[in-house]
Amino acid sequence: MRMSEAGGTAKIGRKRSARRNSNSAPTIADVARAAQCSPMTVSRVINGEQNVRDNTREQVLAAIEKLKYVPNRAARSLAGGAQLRIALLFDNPSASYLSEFLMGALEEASRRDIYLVVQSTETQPDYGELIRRLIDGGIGGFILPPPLCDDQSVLDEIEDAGAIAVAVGPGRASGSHGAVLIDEFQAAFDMTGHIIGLGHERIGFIVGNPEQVASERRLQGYREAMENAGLAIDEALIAQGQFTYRSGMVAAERLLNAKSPPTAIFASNDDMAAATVAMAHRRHLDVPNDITVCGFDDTELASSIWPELTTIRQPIREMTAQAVSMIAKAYKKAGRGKESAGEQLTLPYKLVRRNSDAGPSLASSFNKPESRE
Amino acid sequence: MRMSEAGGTAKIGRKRSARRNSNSAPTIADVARAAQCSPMTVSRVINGEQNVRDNTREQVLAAIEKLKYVPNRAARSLAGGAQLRIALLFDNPSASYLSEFLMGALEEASRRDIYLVVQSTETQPDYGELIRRLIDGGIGGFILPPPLCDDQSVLDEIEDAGAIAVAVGPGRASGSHGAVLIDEFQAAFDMTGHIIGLGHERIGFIVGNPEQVASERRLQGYREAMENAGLAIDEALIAQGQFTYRSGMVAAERLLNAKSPPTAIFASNDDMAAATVAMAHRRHLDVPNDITVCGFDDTELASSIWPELTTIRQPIREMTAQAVSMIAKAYKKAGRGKESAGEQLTLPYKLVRRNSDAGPSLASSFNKPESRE
DNA sequence: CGACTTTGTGGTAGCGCTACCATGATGAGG
DNA sequence: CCTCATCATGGTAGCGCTACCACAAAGTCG
Repeated sequence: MRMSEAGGTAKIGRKRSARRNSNSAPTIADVARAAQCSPMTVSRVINGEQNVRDNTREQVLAAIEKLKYVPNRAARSLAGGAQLRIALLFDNPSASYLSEFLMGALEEASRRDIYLVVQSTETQPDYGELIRRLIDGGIGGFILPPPLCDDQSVLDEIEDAGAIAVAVGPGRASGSHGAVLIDEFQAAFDMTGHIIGLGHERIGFIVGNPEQVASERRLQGYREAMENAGLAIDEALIAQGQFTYRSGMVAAERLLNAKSPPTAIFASNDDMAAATVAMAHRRHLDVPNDITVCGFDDTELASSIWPELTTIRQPIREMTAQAVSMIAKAYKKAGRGKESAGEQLTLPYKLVRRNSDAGPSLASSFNKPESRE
Repeated sequence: MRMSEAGGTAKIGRKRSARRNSNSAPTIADVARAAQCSPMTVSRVINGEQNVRDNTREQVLAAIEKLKYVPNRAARSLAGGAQLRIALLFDNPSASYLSEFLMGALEEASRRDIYLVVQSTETQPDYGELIRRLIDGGIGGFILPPPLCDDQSVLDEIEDAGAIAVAVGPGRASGSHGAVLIDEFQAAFDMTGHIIGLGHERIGFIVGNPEQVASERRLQGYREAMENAGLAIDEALIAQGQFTYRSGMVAAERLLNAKSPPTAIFASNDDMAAATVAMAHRRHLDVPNDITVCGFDDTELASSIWPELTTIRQPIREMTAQAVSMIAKAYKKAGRGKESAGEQLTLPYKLVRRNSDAGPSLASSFNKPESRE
């Protein structure tokens, strides 16, 4: 069917063993035949169900291996029931964050054969209206990245309309909706601790967009780590940002202009950290030898610039993928009449050390770090 | 009513009752009923077949509109025939480029219900082996981003093995395989012309990775535009880069150190342009007032930094999506015995003007006091 | 030790759609 | 007029898989 009927190329070893099923990809029936059981049993093995004798299971697995069987997603989701459609609503996140985000969602949606609608709220500022229209259009679930994930009214709107909402990366879990997050507080705490461990004492902090709860949590982590280490917090070393590169430049400038400037700056995300590095360079400060700069999120930007940023790796892709899974599961349950519980999932973060941090230079531990390269 | 026979299975009963969530997407049968025709006719309309009376067609379309019917992809591809699997092979492209790339592919693959395998060659430097293994595993087509798209041996390997290869963004079209590209030469020509139009005469250029044919094409575009404008090309203003941020810094530094430095720098991609901006800032050069910096590709990095880069928008996502489509089409044709021709598709690029360019400052170009917008 | 549950397995019926063939209606040509 | 292509449409049979039920076999218990 898919190859010319003349000499078969080496595409897939065509097997005539089957009846008319001749040469296409092996099906569950082929596996069943090879394993001498029914297709149902094969299906059970594939789906990891319990009620299969170990002996049988092994035979099936061997057959799968031998035939290089791969389940047909299309058939799976067709048989599995109604097709789920999920909307990914985003408002105005940083570009690099968004792309990571989309990748995770797209990948998982593709894997599960879920139709993913990506919607910006920019064109439609009336969230309620937008959400209703989407639900009418058959959307069964919503994924909300920051900052939307912190907007309780949006969450409520969705649940009231009978759809499923999952917040990804909100400041903290709350309410009945699902959420996938990391421990923002602890992560910021750890990073600050790491910087302190390097020997820094005057550590600046750039706060993120105040609309997002995560910003506050990160700030708290910083504060607590400082206090924990017995370090005074100089409020002049805390600058407000917006999570954008531009705001990072402004904030970094302010910090660098302080009477007694910091020897390290911890920015609440990578965009602002990158801006801080740029601003430091502008002043002929070497990163990391004159000043340490750390970020948060580990978006691709962190490793596109130089020096590459030490940052907190937030598993954005995995988080989004999990969000898709959660919606899929909740949706199935809802079909059986069970009320979804609003699961919360906290994923691990990781401090990724790269080249933008170092111990404080002797020169700069004095107050006036006049630098040269 | 649908499924009105007595003793409908419990499944359907459940499904109908589970309708609390505005579930139960309309099917082709629902549309057929509304349009008073058979499902087959609806199918024909959806697939744009010819043999349908206009009258009927309109009725069907109206019904689709009314019911907000959306075809079920899973069912479609199940009924349609064998499932296609495509591998996206990448070697070592810039991170921002890759993510754009993936988005396009993932999106289109998801739309067409194609299974997409993303494979890095890093772990498996023997391409031939890798390709053969993938094909044995049922992969029917390959998408190749730079720099793999310029590697003729990889292309040949794939075609010899009987699979379909599509190069995305190669320097130039060649051979029998499919390709999706933009006119690299013309784009670089245009950008250089744009910079010249701003009044610049000493224009630096940062060349991309010499392994990629596109690098050379861009350089040619620059050269020709310069000559075309009667501007001398100072070889000291052409620096070699590698498409990485780091290499961009080194190249920019060299350019800025020239005895007679440029008033504008055109970097062969956004990563290197961003590095150039950073390097300029380091020297207290204002962008764009002291120096103009332009990039190429319009990856997200171009608009995450400040000032946002004037660059060439290469429709990477669309290009990749087209690549997926091309493979899907070729695959179908191959099934019918026709040999695929190796289509070439050239997509339009666009010069995106943002904030990193301006006319030369008076100080640095004493020759020509030109317009300043 | 028979009436129960609990397992492991097989059978069957579709999921929503399209390929393919069959049909009835039209018109063209003998 | 009747035969034969040529439409426009309908009917039917799956695509590969899973949900659900049936049913033996193997416990479990009073």
